[in-house]
Amino acid sequence: MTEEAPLPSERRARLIARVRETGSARVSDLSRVLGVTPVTVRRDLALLVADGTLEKVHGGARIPARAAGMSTGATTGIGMPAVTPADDAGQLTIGMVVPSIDYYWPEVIRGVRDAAHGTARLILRGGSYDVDQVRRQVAALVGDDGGPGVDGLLVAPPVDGPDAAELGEWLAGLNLPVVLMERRLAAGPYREPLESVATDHALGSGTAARHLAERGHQRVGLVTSRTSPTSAAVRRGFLAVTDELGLDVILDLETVPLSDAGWADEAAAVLDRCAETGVTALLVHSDKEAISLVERAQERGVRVPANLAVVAYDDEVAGLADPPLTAVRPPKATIGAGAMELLARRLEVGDDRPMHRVELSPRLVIRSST
Amino acid sequence: MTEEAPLPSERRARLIARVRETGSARVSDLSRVLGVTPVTVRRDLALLVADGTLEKVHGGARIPARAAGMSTGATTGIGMPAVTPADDAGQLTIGMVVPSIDYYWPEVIRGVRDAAHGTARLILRGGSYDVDQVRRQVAALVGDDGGPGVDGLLVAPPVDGPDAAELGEWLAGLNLPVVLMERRLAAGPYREPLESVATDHALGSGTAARHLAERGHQRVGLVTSRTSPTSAAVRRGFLAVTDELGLDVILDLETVPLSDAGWADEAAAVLDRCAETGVTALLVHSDKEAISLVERAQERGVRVPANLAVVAYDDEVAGLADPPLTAVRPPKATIGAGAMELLARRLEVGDDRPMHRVELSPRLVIRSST
DNA sequence: TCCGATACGATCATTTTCGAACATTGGAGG
DNA sequence: CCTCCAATGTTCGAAAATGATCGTATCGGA
Repeated sequence: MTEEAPLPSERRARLIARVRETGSARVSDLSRVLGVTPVTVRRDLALLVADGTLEKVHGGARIPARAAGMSTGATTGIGMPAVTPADDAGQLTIGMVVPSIDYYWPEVIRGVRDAAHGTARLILRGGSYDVDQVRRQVAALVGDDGGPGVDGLLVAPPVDGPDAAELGEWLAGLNLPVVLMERRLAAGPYREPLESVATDHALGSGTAARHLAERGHQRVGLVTSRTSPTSAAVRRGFLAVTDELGLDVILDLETVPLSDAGWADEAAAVLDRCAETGVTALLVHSDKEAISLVERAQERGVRVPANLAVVAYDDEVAGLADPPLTAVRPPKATIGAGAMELLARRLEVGDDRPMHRVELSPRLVIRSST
Repeated sequence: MTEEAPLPSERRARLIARVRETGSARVSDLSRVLGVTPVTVRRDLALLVADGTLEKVHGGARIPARAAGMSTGATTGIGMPAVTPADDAGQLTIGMVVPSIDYYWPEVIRGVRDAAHGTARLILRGGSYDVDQVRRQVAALVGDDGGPGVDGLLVAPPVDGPDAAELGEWLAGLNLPVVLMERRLAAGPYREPLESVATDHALGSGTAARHLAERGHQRVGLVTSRTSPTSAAVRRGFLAVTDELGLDVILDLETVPLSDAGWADEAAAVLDRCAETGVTALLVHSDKEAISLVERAQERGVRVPANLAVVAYDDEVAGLADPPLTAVRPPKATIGAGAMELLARRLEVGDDRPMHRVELSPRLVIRSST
């Protein structure tokens, strides 16, 4: 009936879409496409420039340099040369706290760096699984006492035990965007979850179990680390699948880590039990322990994989063993990148965005130990 | 009976529907379509703005940015504009299949549109909960037989029952990026999950339970829909929290939907049981059923919320009831936007990216029914 | 360096929309 | 029958959005 006169706000939205499509657009084109005079286009641009959505150049407009990298997942960086990535003014500072800086987490950190892409400054603290220590590290970052005063946090805090729960409440109450990495937490009277990006470890260990079943193993064993927060999920997934497939889990042991003095004895005990009970395949949490176990087995004359198949959970160094170990590889870099993206989005949008929890699938890397 | 004077609440419902259709609408059009003067439209808008359902802009109204979950706050209400951008070349085509196009899903679709913001062409199929029908719709989209041949799929397939499992296997085997919306599926011999973006409905119903406990209710009831795929999660979350908090779940009923002829009887039965057993609060899945239940309660002289508190699960129309209903609102638009982003990323990066499953937190919108 | 073409910003006119005050209508209840 | 009240319509001055005009600034090519 009547010709549709679009709402001003809708027209501006289309204008933005149009500019985003190619990174920039000319006023004359916009005027034609949107069906209004150039004057109006310019006025719209003036508004959008004022709130920082766009940037004006002679003849048209473009996406501001700062938002270019992060605003959307589907960055269509066509045609536009990368403009001034270094824009110190108004740059965000992100604090990051991880439990270890020499195992597992370096790759996560790299993922965060890649995703930050120079648009945010990262401050890293780490190396402790202790609740109070972590709290002090975070406190130093948020800067109640004149610290750097970060704009957001990426944290992998301890989550087990009452102290950890209290730490979680404190983190949630910081009034600062927080994204957890490889952890999940709910806080507050309504048990609202914090944002998180985590590997589905249960899926990974389950996949390992399916792999072993496929290779014909019936009597299998599980060796997990007493100190690792992910062991519980690894164990759960493994047992769920062995149960589903009817495999016999003869062995289900928690050990001290390789670095502990008691490891030698516990490893020997594991191998003794395997020999006694006829276990033909093991899933070993943490590939460092898996490598050590394989070495010790070989010293005893047990051939891997002929007499004992081994799947390592984690894939830091599993590929360097002899033979190279089949391993479940958590997507560490993607964890970091995903967490950084969630945080960037949160900082951009504010509280009016529902909490996101992202779960990633690990991958089974099949090598020669199975 | 005559079209002369529809009820105000019905007019407002139509108004919302009209706005949701394209994301925005102008006062003058609404005035013409609804057959009332612009003043009345503005007054309706004022009401809907007050309870957060809509947002006013000069010349009309639109869905609030909050609900849209957009990065810039400027929602791109690109509703298939008459002036289509000319550059069809190289543009991606996305197929989308949803079970309903008049309830729940319009907002999800809008979220997808916003996230695509013109960079992808969307083809929509929908309106069926039937497994074979859905398969035919998807088959038509992927175009084995000369269909449009989409580059990726956004689907909300049925997931219950053996037929549905087979459909899942088929979807996973399509060799085409697929992202599920509001569904989860694992397929293949290794039970690998497909990518998905879904609301944590169990969290939402749990939050509702906590809210009722906080208001002092002890004897509570649950009414879910027999036909909805989300009812199971709603029920699980509700029961988990009532159990944790020691609430007595006196009533736990599944009903037919409002559209079914049997609804009147079942609603009456629910109210009878409430009266008999002294239930003081209900969680009702789907706000349409909740509204109907509240109306029938009031006809019996039961005051809401004085004698019976009601929380609706879903927030399509809950705000329009009298009294406006407290409701759990799933982040529908963000579901769509997140799914579109995952798909875009997948198309961009390819298979070297771990599967992502995203879970979003719903929000409890507290109104006057509790 | 100069020149034509194009883009820009400011001002003013016109149309559309907004919001508030006031009038009208149609029930519900005393 | 009357009053009260809520919903809707009417009127009108103010504000916003858009377009037209004109002098100035900027760009690209000779």
